[in-house]
Amino acid sequence: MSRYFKIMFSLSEENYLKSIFHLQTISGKGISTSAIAKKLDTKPSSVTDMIKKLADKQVLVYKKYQGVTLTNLGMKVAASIIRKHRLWEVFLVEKLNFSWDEVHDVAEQLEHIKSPKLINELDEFLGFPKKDPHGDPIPDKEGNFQKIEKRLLSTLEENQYGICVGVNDSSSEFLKYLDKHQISLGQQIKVISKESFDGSLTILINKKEMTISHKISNNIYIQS
Amino acid sequence: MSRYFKIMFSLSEENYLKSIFHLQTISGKGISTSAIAKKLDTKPSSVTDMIKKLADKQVLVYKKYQGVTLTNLGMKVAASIIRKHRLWEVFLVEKLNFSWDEVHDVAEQLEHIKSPKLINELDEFLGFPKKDPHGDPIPDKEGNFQKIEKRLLSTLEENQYGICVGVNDSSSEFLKYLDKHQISLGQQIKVISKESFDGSLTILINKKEMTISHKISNNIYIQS
DNA sequence: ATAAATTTTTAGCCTTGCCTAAAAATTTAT
DNA sequence: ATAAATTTTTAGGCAAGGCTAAAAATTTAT
Repeated sequence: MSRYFKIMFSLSEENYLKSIFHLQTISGKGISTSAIAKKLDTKPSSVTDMIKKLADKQVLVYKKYQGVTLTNLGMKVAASIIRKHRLWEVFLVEKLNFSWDEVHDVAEQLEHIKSPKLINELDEFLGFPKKDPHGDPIPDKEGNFQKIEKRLLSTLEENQYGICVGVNDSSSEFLKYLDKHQISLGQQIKVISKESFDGSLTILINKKEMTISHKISNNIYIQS
Repeated sequence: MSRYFKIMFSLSEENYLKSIFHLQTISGKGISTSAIAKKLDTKPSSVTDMIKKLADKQVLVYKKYQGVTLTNLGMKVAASIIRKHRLWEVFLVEKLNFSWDEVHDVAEQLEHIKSPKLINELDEFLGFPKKDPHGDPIPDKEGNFQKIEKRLLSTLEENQYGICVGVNDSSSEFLKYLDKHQISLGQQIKVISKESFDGSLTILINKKEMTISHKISNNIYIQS
């Protein structure tokens, strides 16, 4: 008789994993204590505590003062929570007449319900959807995400535009540069003109025009 | 601008209210600390603590050493949790291919999701069902239960039978009598014969025959 | 009616997950 | 290179919701 012990995570632990996962998909490297605290609207000291617990549970790697990185296990757990969240969003919108802006809070609750059968049956009931109502991909049972078609800003041509969805280089200098120029995730960027000589771009962002070098545009991911 | 503050209850508080409600519908009067502890699989001392908190929140009346009784507010809150539990059970069975014995644990989780829109839309989506998969009535939005057709055992005729679902007199003597004779909720009772002179019944219960007085049979509720 | 048994409450402690304040480490600026 | 500023960690506490052991009240039995 074989027994399979699934590690259980508390509601709070699940929320940490989900947030860290999201932060990690955006900025490549180790996620800082304060970034997590900000995302979860809590204090850095609380984050330090929880991080230690999660490191003990093997879902992330933690080295003092150096931020955290999810392990493969941690990514799987996070993906399964995101899968549940997004499937419930589809259910709410398609079956229960919710509009896209009403689903989030309820899905935040539903994503923590523990029952593999429930979520797999729901998936089938909904016809195995691949995207949630906001267009975000729904991971499969194994935690694999459909590729998100993100491109480098540098590949855009004049008059094309996209939404800033991530960065390639996440060094503090680069991020500081972005901060200083008020470039942040989720913003729309339109290419006004492209200088073929050095690849620099003049873009419209935040209703203001600015010119950025190829080195910069080659480190920002956008999505159409 | 009028604001409506809905009192919030923790998961634990909700479980207490639900259990007390169930105990109360079975045995008329004040519910003992130990009965609640047994139902919730916890310790009487923990129950005492929680009871005080719930009394502060006006959902039950508590007098030391005398058990508790839900207030109208408490009954409403409990009914709304039971409504959610039973609607989710219907959903699981009718839409997600769950069988009646698989639904309970999942519904126990789903019943705590907080969103009035969610539950009312679900109700509509399911076609406003009146009973859950086990035949138990689903309370309406206002917390009103459909009448359960329970009758006194004394109203049964020879060869009729029913399931014991409650007691009228819940004095300790009477309950002790029931215990001594191994009569408990959920058992099937068949009337073998009825003595018209004094109304006493000979019944088959637990595969054994026994004779009970009219006073006894007039205090036991059965359901067909 | 009193003693014995049971039930309920109190008191004190534990874990989870959060907090504040202070200390330590790291990063930035001069 | 050092000082200043920032970030992270530690230390100590708090509330919720449990637990155990002991005290108090109630019920049952003699």
